[in-house]
Amino acid sequence: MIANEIAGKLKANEIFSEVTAVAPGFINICLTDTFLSKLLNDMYSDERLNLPLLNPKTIVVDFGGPNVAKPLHVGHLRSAIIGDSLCRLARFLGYNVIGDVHLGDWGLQMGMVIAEIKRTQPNLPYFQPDFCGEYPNVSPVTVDELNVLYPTASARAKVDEDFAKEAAQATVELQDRRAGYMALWRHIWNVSVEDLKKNYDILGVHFDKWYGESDADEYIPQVMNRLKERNLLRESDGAQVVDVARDDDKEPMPPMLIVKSNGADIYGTTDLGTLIQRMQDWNPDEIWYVVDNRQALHFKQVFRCATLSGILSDQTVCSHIGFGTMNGKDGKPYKTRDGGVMRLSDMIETVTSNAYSKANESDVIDEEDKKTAIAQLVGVAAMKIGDMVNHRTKDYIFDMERFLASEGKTGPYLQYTAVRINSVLKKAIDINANFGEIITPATSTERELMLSLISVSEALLRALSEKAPNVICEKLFEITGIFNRFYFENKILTCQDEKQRSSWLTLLNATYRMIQILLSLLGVGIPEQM
RNA sequence: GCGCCAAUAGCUCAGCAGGAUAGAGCAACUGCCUUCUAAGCAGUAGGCCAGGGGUUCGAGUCCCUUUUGGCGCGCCA
Repeated sequence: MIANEIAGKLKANEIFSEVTAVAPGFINICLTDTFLSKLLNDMYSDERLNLPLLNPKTIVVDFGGPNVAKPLHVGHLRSAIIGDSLCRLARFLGYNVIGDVHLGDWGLQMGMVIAEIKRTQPNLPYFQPDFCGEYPNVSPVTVDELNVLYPTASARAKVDEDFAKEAAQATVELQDRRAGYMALWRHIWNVSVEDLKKNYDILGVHFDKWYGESDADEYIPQVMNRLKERNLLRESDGAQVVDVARDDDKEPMPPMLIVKSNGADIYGTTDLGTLIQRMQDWNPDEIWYVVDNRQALHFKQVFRCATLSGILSDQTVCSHIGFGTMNGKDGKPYKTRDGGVMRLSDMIETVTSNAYSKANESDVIDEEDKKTAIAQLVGVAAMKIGDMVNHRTKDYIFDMERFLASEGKTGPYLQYTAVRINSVLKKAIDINANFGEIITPATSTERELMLSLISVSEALLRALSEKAPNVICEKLFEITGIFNRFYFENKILTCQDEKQRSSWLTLLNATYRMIQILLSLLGVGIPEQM
């Protein structure tokens, strides 16, 4: 048996205490305690805890995808936190990452809002075709007004055909850069983006670029040229389309719509324009589109069209990183009590105020402003871990109570473990305790903890290759679970054996730093106290 | 209609390229605070991996099929 032969050779290596070959061809390897503690000491002395650093690559991550003029709702949560986590992971592992929010700021929704403002405030200069003075530099609408404008307009368009036409026409004229509409659009954009930034800040979600569909507009002529050069455009029902189907397609592959029959661009067109901009400015190795699963077909079309037209080179790989729907406890898409779409800000508010109640029960936290800060950290962690503990491609059920619980696979559990470790470390520093060399594990739990820590690298590489933050979550729960047992079994600070205590303190420090790094990759912070 | 995705413990979910006795957490039951934060820990019980075929030395994992559910299929994004 080959396994026997290999096992025989491995036995000679002194880092293994035991190597046995088992049918039908497994080789069981045990690391010696000495080697294991050496690994831990090496890890401790390295700033990155010996976690891998890959050859640099440039990656554009397209995530967030909020719409200007439409309030952020719960449907935007997953793209934001999963995309943000993937950015953090890729960056940590050495990639050059450009996170782009890709605002929806150039489509029909803008026309709708413009048409609605025109309807309610027709005398504004933005609507006077022959106006040649200075447009006002104060926005005619506030965020709150904006937040109701779109729903109103959208509802109106469904029942009022004339209004729908006007909205469509306004979209075309905006895309033709009619001066008044551009000025109004800029106001809407500023007001809206300021509000978006506020919300993303609360979530701790960061974007490097605040580009949008409107920034792709200037590249549309290039898109059209490429398509024309390669003779890909075809007229169909008054619209311009590109056939992207292949003979071996099993699924239906409708032609991709490029120009609508009324002359307006559509999201596929702006996606192609955006791609030209990204290729030109950054020439990335990969582009990740962190967008809902339901747009799978759309991205297949865009990627195919981009390849056919030569917009995308062979060196750049585009992938759609799809994710499932966030559902309510009934298994249906999350709704408010009255059946409406829940605002993201309302959800964050609800979760953090619940987190506050829990912080209020704690007998450790004394000051009021501390409670608020902790509630913020814990609430966001609850939402993020509640989401990312699930594999991204699957739908999941949003259950605030479960996500906020301190037991179970939750954000608060992870944070609490970190807080406990930190508390011991702080006390150790207070009494001037020595942080010494990590010696061989004293118990099987301690050994397990060490093994768990050295296997983090593998988990990170897997999380990256699958673009799956849940792999990081799983690793965190493994480490914290083992640690909590270790913590219960051993009294660290009162340990009389000086060598043992200083070794444990170092191990605790390494464990804390590892948890801190892993949580940071998920965009989760650690409170001072809990 | 065509297609895509899913189905694992009462509930919520992991399960990597096919590999050893299918793992967590919650809920249930039994215990553990005069000692570093009990927002914690330990234990018990709970599975025909939706059904049926196939490929393989070996299948939760691959293929076919049935059922159930979710989603998509050109002028929204």
